[in-house]
Amino acid sequence: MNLTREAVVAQALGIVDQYGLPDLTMRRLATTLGVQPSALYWHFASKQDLLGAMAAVILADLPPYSGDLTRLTVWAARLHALLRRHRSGAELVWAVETLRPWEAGVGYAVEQALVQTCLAPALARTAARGVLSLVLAYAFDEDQRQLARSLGVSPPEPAIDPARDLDDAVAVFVAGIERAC
Amino acid sequence: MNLTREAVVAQALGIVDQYGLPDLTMRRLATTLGVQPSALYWHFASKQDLLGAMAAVILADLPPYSGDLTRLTVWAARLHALLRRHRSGAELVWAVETLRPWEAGVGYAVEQALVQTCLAPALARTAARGVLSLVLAYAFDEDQRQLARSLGVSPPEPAIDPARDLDDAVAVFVAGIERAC
DNA sequence: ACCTGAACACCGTTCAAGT
DNA sequence: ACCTGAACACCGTTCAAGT
Repeated sequence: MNLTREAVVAQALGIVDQYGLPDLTMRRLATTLGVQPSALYWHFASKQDLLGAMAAVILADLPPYSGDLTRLTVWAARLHALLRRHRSGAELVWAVETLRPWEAGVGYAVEQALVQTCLAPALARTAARGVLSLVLAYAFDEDQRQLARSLGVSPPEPAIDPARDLDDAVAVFVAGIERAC
Repeated sequence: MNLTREAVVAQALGIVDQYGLPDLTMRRLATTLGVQPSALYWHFASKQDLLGAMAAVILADLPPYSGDLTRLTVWAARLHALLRRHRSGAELVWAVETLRPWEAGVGYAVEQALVQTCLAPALARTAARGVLSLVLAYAFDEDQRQLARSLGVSPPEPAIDPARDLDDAVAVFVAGIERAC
């Protein structure tokens, strides 16, 4: 007893990793914690609040962006790896980013750093938004495929390495930025 | 009476456009059609089946891809416009694309056309997947923001043109492909 | 402060039965 | 063939009441 926010979030991430985000319900979460569903609402204002806390945990290990354009591809790979550490990581983080103003999100620091180097402000924003979108999209796509697979409705998969696919796409995108640099 | 699949899909898209995808429930849909919820299950095997049919309608006006690399940006803009014609268009289409093998999806035709021109097969796939991801990500992001706005939990928005943002990102990406061409 | 118990207003889906 | 009626097994959330 004496639930803490951290313990609840950890348990919620465990359920998501095992069964997927659609199976994360307040009632099920409460049951696995040995508590009534309403008990969760003392610690979290709503399910959205809980999902937000989960997203924050996922992003906790993201190092602050620093460096020039060449560091962009490793930053993208790092974020992608963080999102993929938990199932539906992209969906959780994406939802929270939408609720935040751009200046408080993960992409803004990238934009700022790129302005510091060689990029015009408009291009820096396009670069930051574009790379962030690619990372989120690839991670989200993989999450959806994994969910479909676990439900047995998956299409025949080409045996590929998703992280490599993203790297290729980001490399192309960064090359496009260099051309305009 | 005498419901048809087309009429149900049209009504469902109407509800989504007015109230958003989270408010599209089988029960609510049935009520607006003057019918019992169970009646829908004679025409659709499941809610997923209905959502798939909605996605097909959204994609119905997408012209087949043709031409070289320079046509890629207009194709992306066209797809983006189609997705944005209905609320949650990106989410609906994305889900259906995940269930389909890549060869049956919208991106495969793009890949094939690009191979026909100047691109190496691996680069053509990266290009097609990358541009499709950018379009889906930008449209999905806008949908989520619109939903947050309608729920009154939106962050302060920078007054920008989303379609222009996507065009910029796609232009950068295409420039990156040209460099490797 | 922290949780229980019970309720409210919902969901998707199934299936026998009607017409 | 097409739909109703009724049920099953769930949801998120609220709130008085307990400790």
